[in-house]
Amino acid sequence: MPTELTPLEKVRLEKLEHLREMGIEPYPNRAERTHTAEEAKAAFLTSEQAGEETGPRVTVAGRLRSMRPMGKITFAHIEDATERIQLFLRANDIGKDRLKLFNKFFDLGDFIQATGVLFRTHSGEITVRVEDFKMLAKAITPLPPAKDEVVDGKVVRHAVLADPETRYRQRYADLAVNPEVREIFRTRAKIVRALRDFLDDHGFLEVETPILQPIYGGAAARPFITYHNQLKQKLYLRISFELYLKRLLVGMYEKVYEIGRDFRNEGISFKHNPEFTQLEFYWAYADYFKVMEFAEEMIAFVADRVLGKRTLTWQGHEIDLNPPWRRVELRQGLIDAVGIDIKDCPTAEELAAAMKEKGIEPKPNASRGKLIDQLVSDYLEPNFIQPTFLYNYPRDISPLAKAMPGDPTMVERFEGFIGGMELCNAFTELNDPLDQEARFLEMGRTYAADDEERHPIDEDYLRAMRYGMPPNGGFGMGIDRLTMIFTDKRSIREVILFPHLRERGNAKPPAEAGENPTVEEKSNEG
RNA sequence: GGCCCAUUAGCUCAAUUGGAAGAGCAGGGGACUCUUAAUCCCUUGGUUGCAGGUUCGAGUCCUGCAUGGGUCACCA
Repeated sequence: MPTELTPLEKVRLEKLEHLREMGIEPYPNRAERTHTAEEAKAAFLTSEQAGEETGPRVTVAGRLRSMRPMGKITFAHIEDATERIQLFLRANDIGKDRLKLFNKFFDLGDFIQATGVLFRTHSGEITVRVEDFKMLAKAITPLPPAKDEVVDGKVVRHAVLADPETRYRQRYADLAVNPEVREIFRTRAKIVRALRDFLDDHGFLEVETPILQPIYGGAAARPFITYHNQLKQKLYLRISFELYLKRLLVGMYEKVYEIGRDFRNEGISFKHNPEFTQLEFYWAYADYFKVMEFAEEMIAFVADRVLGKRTLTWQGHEIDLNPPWRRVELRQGLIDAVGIDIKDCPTAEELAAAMKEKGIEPKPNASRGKLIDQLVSDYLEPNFIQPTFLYNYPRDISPLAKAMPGDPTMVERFEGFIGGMELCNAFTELNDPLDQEARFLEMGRTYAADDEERHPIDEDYLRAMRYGMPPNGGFGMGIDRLTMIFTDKRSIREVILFPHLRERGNAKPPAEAGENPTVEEKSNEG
């Protein structure tokens, strides 16, 4: 059970035992903090401005981040969630033995508290003249040393935990030494808060729908599969909230949204994590153009709240989030970008031929919709650096969207892009139960040859729709990707606290959890 | 899953064409009463990701594996 300790850890463990022998508890139950570092400094400034002779007496607590012992005095910094504050320990004040105890048995990374009167050092730094100090929690494993130097008012980090694998696997250590990483997740929380406020203010009701679903749907992805023992029933982790949220429109709610986790058993990349956070909303009596305007207003609102402005820099690009965003009609976009009018190519064969004529290799065995998707991915999306809505999509890759009047091959759907990355997806929702059933059957035929991708038909969803579903517009957006845009990160792992990595030292998966499991193989009986 | 790159001390990184594995920080010992990358002296620490191979000799070249990063595929 005990793990192998490094020599550095053994040294600290010995120090911990020494403390115990001296009657000092290295993990006491209580701390007596009166001020955060930030509050302490503010209190000092207040008393200084009032002309008081001595500064306020405070007890601060935090992690020991630097120590500079100089014989009979020691300077140190502790850091809490607000900021760092300097401690000044002097043999004259606390006695030689206490100072020696501090120098010898307290280490970088330990949580401690210190009590004393605030003053300014000769160099002007607000500092605690320590009268008493206490160990709050001894650190056994040393944090990677992160020394900061202040050069011309700028903080220069000299050694830093930079290895991405260690940073993701031990996010706690990453957060502990890299304050800018802590900031990312504060920003993320602000984004989510702003989205909620915006939707709440517009009369939307926040709801929670099942994560464990008997039938998965609403997107095209392979699911994670699990099993309920008592019900003796397979369950799927949702790949989308869509079909449940739209059931609620049948139930007479007009505006609903959910922010939560989706799970997709697909490849992992710089913009894909197996579980990711999604916002979806559904809005009765709205269509996709109304949703489009609402969406760009929503993002602008988030920018106002989170950044205080509507422009930002992402990977060197100046992004302007001010509405209205650029709008590109898909058919016209492809005419302009590749010189193919998809209207002239009503079948997959004709479109593939047109692509070959332009020197583009069409994906083998792809449907017309997939070929259009290929063209969009390769020739349109990468250029959508500024916020752009691409609208009017092919029907056969959009089985839940309503067809365009006058063109049964196309649907009223748009996607939003920033930085060349798909951010959101929306449509005028299909509410015709007979059409919906036909689409489901069509999808079933399309994938009949490939069991893996075939989705089970959600009969209950069709029943709900037969009760009558108001016309509505729906919208889905990846919160992780939005956070990437707002924090100027290129990898989704930078905005997820604990991203999924392959398990260490367990390279061989259990036999029953092999690649591409079928439902039958994957269920965990018992 | 394919291809490319990486893996050296706790952390960040060196190591000429194949020729004795190093530095800074952290750690240990010592000095030092206003330091802040404190400074100064001394010092511990390595099966170079793992397993093979080529060679008189491998951190360096070859093969396989592992993990990560990138990219492609996949992701209506």
